[in-house]
Amino acid sequence: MSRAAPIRLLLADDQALVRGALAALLSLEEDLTVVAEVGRGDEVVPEARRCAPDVALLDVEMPGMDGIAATSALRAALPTCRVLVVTTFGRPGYLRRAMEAGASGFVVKDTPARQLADAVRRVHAGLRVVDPTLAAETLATGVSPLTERETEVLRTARGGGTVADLAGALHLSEGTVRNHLSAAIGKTGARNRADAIRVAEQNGWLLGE
Amino acid sequence: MSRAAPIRLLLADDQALVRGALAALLSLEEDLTVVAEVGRGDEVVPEARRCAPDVALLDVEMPGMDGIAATSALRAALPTCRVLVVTTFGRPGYLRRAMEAGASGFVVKDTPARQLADAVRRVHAGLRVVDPTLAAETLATGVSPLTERETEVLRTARGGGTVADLAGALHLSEGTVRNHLSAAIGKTGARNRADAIRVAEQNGWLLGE
DNA sequence: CTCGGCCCCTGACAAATGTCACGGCCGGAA
DNA sequence: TTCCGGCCGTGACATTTGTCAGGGGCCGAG
Repeated sequence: MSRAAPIRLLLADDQALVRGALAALLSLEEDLTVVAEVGRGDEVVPEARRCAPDVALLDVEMPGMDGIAATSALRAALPTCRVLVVTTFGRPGYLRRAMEAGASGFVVKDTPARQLADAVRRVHAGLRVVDPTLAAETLATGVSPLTERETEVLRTARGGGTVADLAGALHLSEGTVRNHLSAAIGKTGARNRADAIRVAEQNGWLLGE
Repeated sequence: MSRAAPIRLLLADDQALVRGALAALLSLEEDLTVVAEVGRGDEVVPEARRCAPDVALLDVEMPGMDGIAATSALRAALPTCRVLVVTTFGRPGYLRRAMEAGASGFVVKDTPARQLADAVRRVHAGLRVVDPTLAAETLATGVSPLTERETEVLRTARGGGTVADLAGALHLSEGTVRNHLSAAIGKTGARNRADAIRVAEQNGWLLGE
């Protein structure tokens, strides 16, 4: 059985050190081989085209393009390549978006190291791998209650400007910005703008640049 | 030369996956051996007492006790054990505080994986290891301009409560809280409370629980 | 078509936030 | 000693935020 061709892996993580460490960890397994490493989301597809990996391990937080978008792009470009999302934050929205984008598995960096190789094998075998705790939380949290505009305003408000700044940046009236913010605050159950941003961020509702 | 006793390492990082991956990476080196792994800052000293490592790799962001405090505690308990701080964020204040606490090296997780083993060896040999770019930035940023009370207020304000909440939690008058916040906003060059918190956090001025 | 939801805008009001000038306290310099 | 400067604390004041009640336009479902 160890005669079978090894599973070819692509690693994407913006932190070079953990990327290399993951490569070392996975290379210990006889049936796995790391054929490519990238540090940016927008390098995933080009590199995958060159190396034809069987499974891609993608981080969510990456410069250039986030891991969810990279998942979509990769699934479109190389449908036979499975995606396993490996991320720091177990945000409910991340899991949902990842699965919708076509990921086969979702693992947080809190999980024991020994389980990673198994997760890769399962994904390669066509199974789905999901942390059950996180899955439950995702179901409980539900999809984002925020409307498109509201998320956009909230996303822009992250930078920490005044209402006038936001209005200028978004080409809206100040009153409108206030309204959107107020709606977002209400929907998130927050009491502040800052609070609302935190809640939305924790739930993964502010993705997409 | 490979006959010499290997360097004994302790790893502390709250993310089990990267902890295990780092262990795998470092174990590839003949002259290094990982003798202990912990996931919380307050487990560092007890575990180090048991295993007597030569070098400890500590993350800054950890539950229980942050890596800086763990550095102090470890240096006090086992003066012969060197500390190499390995962290996600290259915040200027982190580096300063780490060195003041007695760390021998400071590495961000962006650095190439191959350099880590060398950093460990240098630290073990009694040398200091510091990212030169980050060192320059640290010098430029200088120490925190915030007064003790101001940092305390800002730290409490992170939770995202109203002024009254802060006043209650800190046993201060509302006006006083506002004043400290205003001063902090001025000193950080921010325009908002939220902005000030971000700036202070990015510079590592809000450490210590 | 009509209804409902979302989006955009307006204006006014209450509440929270940020600014300021002030006084007390303490430690070091003159 | 007195003076000065930094830090802390306080209250009054202007500004910014958040809320609410509107109104109009657009689009898709029923």
